[in-house]
Amino acid sequence: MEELVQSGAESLLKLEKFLCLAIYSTSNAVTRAYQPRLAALGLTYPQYLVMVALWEEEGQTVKTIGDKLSLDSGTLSPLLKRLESTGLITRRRDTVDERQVLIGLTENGRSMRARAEAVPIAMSKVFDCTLDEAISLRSKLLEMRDRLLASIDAKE
Amino acid sequence: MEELVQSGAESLLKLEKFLCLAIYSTSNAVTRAYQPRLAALGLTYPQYLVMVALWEEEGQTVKTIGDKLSLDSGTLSPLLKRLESTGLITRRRDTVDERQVLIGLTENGRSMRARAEAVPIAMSKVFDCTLDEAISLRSKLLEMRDRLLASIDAKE
DNA sequence: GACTTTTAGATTGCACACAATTTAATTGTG
DNA sequence: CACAATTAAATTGTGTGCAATCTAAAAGTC
Repeated sequence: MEELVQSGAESLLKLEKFLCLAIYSTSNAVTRAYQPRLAALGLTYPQYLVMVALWEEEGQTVKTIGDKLSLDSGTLSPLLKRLESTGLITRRRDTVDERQVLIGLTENGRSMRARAEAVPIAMSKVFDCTLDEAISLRSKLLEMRDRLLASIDAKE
Repeated sequence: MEELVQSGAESLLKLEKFLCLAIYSTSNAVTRAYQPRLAALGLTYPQYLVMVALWEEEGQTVKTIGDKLSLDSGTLSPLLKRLESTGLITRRRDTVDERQVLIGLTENGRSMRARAEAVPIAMSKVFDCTLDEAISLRSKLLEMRDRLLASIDAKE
């Protein structure tokens, strides 16, 4: 790492530009690629991620969902209100800890899961990589993400 | 790839969730990690990417910049207007092809480059990976991005 | 047990992203 | 050369992301 810093600003500029731009533009492309299939369900991409989290486990708090998706309440609060207003989820205060809001699924939200199964099946053909490749790429990205998040937290 | 489809919807749901969520949350983390350093320059992360593109070559069209960053005019037009209003760039119609708008740098925009050199130097410490790792990860992501973009274009 | 600190969530303000549409200029075709 | 098709930007509308702030509840401290 230190050697990289020594190798000069010019090559560093390239390095970081390449990698951060690759992450940025790939992420945008993922969202766009999902969009037509999710629009058929009436979901946006982040809304879909929230629904997947809830299909795995109902009754999670906003905080728990936010930790899983790395999103804060500034993003999740309005998103969850939209999902509530479209009748897919429920929001209720935890009676034990009244700071928390528990997110549940409505019958509509629960039954959407079956239709949503088609999305990852179709998308896997677009991603077009083996399970090993996907797992390897995923772990490299998550390692990097956690380093980035740690550096943000360290600044406070 | 075909084997993955055969392996059942359950494992596919995991696969795609893991990979697309990793890309999504890492991309958001990258933006957040850059933010404090870019705020010192008065730039957002996408604005910084545009400036980097212009420091490499002045006088590009909106389309050219959009191709490099995978962004369309819906995103770039207002972003470029903000950079113009803060006095970093210039926008003028191409006299040869009047559909095009050529983006140039002001003296302020040009001189910002020196101060911006510190950003990738600082960020490389946060990314904390070797040049080889970065190049490998980058190429895997760009391959995937291009497959995703191709699948979107194929639908039209 | 009063008081400080921390935590969960909501709100506000700003800047993206992008689908869809519009306008204007250029290119392609007969 | 007329005229349809394509292309480059801008615009509109919706939904994020996130910093900063606010409110309220719970946890820690003495």
